[in-house]
Amino acid sequence: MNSRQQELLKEIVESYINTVRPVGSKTLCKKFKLSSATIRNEMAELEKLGYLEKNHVSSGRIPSELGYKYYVDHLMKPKELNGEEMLKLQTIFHNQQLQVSDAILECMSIISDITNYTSVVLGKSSSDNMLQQVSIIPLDHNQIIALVCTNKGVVENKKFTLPEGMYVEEIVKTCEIVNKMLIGTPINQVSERLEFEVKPVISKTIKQYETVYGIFYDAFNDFAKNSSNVFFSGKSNILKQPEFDNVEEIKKIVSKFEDESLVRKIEENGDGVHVYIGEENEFDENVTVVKSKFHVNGEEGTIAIVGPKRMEYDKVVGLLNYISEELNKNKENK
Amino acid sequence: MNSRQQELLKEIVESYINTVRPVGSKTLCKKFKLSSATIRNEMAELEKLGYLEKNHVSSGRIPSELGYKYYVDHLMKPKELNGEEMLKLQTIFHNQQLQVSDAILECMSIISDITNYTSVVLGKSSSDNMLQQVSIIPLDHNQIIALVCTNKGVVENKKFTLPEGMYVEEIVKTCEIVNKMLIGTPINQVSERLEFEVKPVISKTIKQYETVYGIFYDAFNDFAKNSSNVFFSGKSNILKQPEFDNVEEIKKIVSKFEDESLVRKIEENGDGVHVYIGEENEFDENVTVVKSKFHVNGEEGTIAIVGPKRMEYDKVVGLLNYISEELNKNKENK
DNA sequence: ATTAGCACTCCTCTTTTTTTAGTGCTAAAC
DNA sequence: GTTTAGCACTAAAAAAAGAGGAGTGCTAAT
Repeated sequence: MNSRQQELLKEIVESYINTVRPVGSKTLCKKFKLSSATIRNEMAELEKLGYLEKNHVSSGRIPSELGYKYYVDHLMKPKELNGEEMLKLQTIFHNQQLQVSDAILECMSIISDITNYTSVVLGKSSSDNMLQQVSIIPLDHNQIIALVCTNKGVVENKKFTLPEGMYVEEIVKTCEIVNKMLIGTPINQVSERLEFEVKPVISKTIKQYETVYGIFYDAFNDFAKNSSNVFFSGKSNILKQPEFDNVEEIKKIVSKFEDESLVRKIEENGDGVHVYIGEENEFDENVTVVKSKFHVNGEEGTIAIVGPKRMEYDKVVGLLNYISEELNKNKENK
Repeated sequence: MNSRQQELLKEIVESYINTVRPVGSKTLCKKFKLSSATIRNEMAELEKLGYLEKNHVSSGRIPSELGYKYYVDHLMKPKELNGEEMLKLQTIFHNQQLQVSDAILECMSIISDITNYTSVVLGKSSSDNMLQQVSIIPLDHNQIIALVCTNKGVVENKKFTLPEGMYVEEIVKTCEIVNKMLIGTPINQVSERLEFEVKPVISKTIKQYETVYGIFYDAFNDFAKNSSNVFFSGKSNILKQPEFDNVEEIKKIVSKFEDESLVRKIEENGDGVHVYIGEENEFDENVTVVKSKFHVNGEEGTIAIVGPKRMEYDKVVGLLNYISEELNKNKENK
């Protein structure tokens, strides 16, 4: 691809991103000071190379996925944030009061506001968490709270009402045993070890050990369920995009956002900000997902932006670059 | 309205609910053994009374909101659940392991499965909760968890990383003071009393009292934010309804479900199961909301079903009747 | 009170026509 | 050997025209 073709491709991609209209040769004449015929020849060439597509024989060109990809990798320059956007984000990052998880949630809402796309945050799934501590907090004569914490800093609580004749002491004693035996166990194996290692032990010393066992079992089970946290902001933003203009398409995408196991596939493994266009992402072939892993102060996960393939890549990549840098910078402070 | 008109209205409503087609006079001939002309006269009368509507001069009739309302109030009989549905729900209610809140969530998912509408649960907002207890659980040398509990049984936790040179003892001491002074305070007034009553006290005995104050302030603040919980199940079910067949309508309803302050308006105040048709509900004029308050073992809120105005009222009301009775029955047990 | 009959209306579906924005190709011009 | 003007050709989108049908309201007869 020669440099004129590159400039042409850049212009076509950007024009299509802005106008959502297939780009014809005439539109490009003025900008390039060439006749439409010349442009047409170059466009035909770019199509042969796979960077452009036509809807039908006499329509203008739209970028192919390859075209977008080339644009992202070689032609665009991530945009700097403007002052207002920067300020909003700084306010979050410099607020020492905010816990990391809250800061991330605030970020999401700003992302979806300034991009008008949907942002998604995936908390790390439970399998990497190891049990750090279980605590039992008595509330009143027959209510207790079980508090489960992991080494990654995730905490969950669950309230239990004790049956008649059951004493808190029994539970506290069991709690100590559980802590002694299970600390460091990956959270998804805790239930198993609880049954096969702890249960035999407490069966000798605890009177109503079946019930007590049930309480701990429930607490851990609940943890496993809740720690698969997925957050959204601006879920309906994607529907504002003009490409989602038919009922079936909209229903499809809305249902996909409802399907947690599918959304989980957005999780990123590599480092840095990555762009997955159309077929490249596992979520939906009509969208682009831009994502970045974050890990701050024990908590980790993926922050992603989901928008149309016709996405303002320069803006989105610039924004996510900035955010993930800031998140890592603050790693120690918080 | 005479009894023939009532029967006619019932038939029209039910036919429209099932077929989504405006009902013409011919359709009703066979069932009523009357000529189409007679039916037409009666229908004209029902329209004059406001129970029926026409899309245009030569279309069949569809029920007006008033028509639906009359149907719900006077003509329909709530349907009994069938064996399978009953069984599914019983399994939940008889599972003593389940916490109330979990049981309700399970219910929602069953509701949206068997009705194909959307179900919504609103937890009671914090204003009715009073502080019952704050606990501080040390995790390691510089991390603690603050646990806030209310008399309504709501519990939240928040993790803090202590700055250098701050001792857990200081926080525990403050915690005791907070407990002594603030227990019983409505949760939305806690922050205020913390500032004006507790802060002056601890400023004398606690070294870094500003930071300590900040921790408690954050914990309570977080509580206020999180206790406004809203849950959905089958959010996209409503899109399956054939009335949502145009892009604008779909986008509108999807955005509305995103707007928490709007969804909160679904909250029910009265007792029993209520039906709000179209303009009657504050959520959206094109849907019906059927709701019921629940309060079980300290936790309370609203459980609602959102569907098209052309809703299977007999099924939905029957279902929600059953569920809210069961929830109240189990009030003491859990 | 009920019904048959008829004129009329408006929607829906299909077909036809027109307009438009673009292409590819050829041959001339620079 | 690029570049450009010119022209035939396409497919879509928009507008217009027509056919059919479902249903109504009204009148007059049963």
